[in-house]
Amino acid sequence: MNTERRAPLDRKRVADTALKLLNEVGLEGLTLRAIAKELDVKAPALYWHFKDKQALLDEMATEMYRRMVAGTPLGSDDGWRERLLKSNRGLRAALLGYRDGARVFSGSRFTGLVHVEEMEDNLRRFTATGFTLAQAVRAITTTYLYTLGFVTEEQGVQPLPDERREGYDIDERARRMADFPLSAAAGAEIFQDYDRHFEEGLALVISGIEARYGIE
Amino acid sequence: MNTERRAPLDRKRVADTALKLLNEVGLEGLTLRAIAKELDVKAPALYWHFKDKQALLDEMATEMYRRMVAGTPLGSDDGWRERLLKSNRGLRAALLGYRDGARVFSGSRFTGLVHVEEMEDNLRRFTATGFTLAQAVRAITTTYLYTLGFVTEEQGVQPLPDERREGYDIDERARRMADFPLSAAAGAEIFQDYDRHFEEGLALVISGIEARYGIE
DNA sequence: CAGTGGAACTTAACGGCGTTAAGGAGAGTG
DNA sequence: CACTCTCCTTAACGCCGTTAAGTTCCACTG
Repeated sequence: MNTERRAPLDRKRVADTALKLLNEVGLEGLTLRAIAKELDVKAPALYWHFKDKQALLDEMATEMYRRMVAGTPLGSDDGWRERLLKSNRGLRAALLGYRDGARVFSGSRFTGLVHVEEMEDNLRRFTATGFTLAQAVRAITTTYLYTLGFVTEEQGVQPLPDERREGYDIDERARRMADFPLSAAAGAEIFQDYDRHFEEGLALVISGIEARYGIE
Repeated sequence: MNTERRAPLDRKRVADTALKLLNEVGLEGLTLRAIAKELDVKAPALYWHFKDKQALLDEMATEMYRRMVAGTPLGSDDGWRERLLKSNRGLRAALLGYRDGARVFSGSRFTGLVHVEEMEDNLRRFTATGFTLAQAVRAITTTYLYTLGFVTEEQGVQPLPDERREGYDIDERARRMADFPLSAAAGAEIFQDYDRHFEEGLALVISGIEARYGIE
């Protein structure tokens, strides 16, 4: 008989497993019982490591953030524009890596201070370039909020990059809007080509920062 | 004894009641049983009017949109700037009118074509001013997504304009970040004065539209 | 080397959730 | 009066997050 004892869980292993499962079942299917089963454990065991489900979701969001940072190398001689571009592209890519990623992310709070290091670095660089602290914060959070809003909507239509939710057929939509020609034509500009549209919107925001704060 | 028969429900009355209840109990407390009780009915009765809970949430989002339009008069001689300002301020105000308003809104889809009329009008005006259709769509949705992201975060910290969620004490936060002076100082720029910060971010995006699309 | 204590679980159960199936009351119609 | 359709109730199902209590195993103490 098998008397090997499984190594005890820890927060990281639980969060990792939950993130893997998230992609298979989505946020609504991500139950404690399902996570526990994946870890070969019963659901209440999770309460040893997390005070409740939200704490686990927080840990998942934090882990997503860590992976994002690891996956988006920032050149140390990048200007503020490149930094905003890279970090927001990185954020979007990270969120798109998980089904309902944006919703999990924006519904949670980081555990600890992981995110502060990068923030401090960004703020230092921005203020050194001529931004006031308030301007730097505004520039960074405005792009961040745009990205979060964008991916939230994107994942509402397209839960994962290769599967589309039903009810968003563009031709059928255009037919229903026959009396509104511009709106009908706009469908392709809204529900397709998310990569291109994200870039364009991000460019808009960055243009605005440049224009309004007059940083070269 | 009271033999008066209550007038039968309809979708609108259910959605209205649910919206009222939403402000008292929040999205997580908004159960079908609670809504039904408010309507003096049992929960399964709601299934006569809605195929499932999501359909009810969709109707609520649609009603929120209707009230937003009604509460946001748009001057017919406003330029594109004023239009973007007014409609995004109106959207934020509408979302802030309900606890978890942004989450309900972005998690749902409109029933019918209510929103298309305003969209068509906007697109007509924007293209008449010199925007291409693609530019008009990009300008409108980028500001829209910014606003949605902003209010989502805002309501995460401040569920209703007069009550703050715990764990966001600014001084305590600054203390934890003693080793990161800029991030610590940024706290006030992030978790306070949402009105002002929203305006500033919106101005950034609008500046970007002007700069990048060169519309006067 | 027995004894103690804590860490890391399991078992059992609770109340509440969205949802479905079946049925019933009341109005309108032939 | 019988029939049908609308709108609702009663009862129940399976699943959810969570809690209480008990169990197992290991490390450490005296």
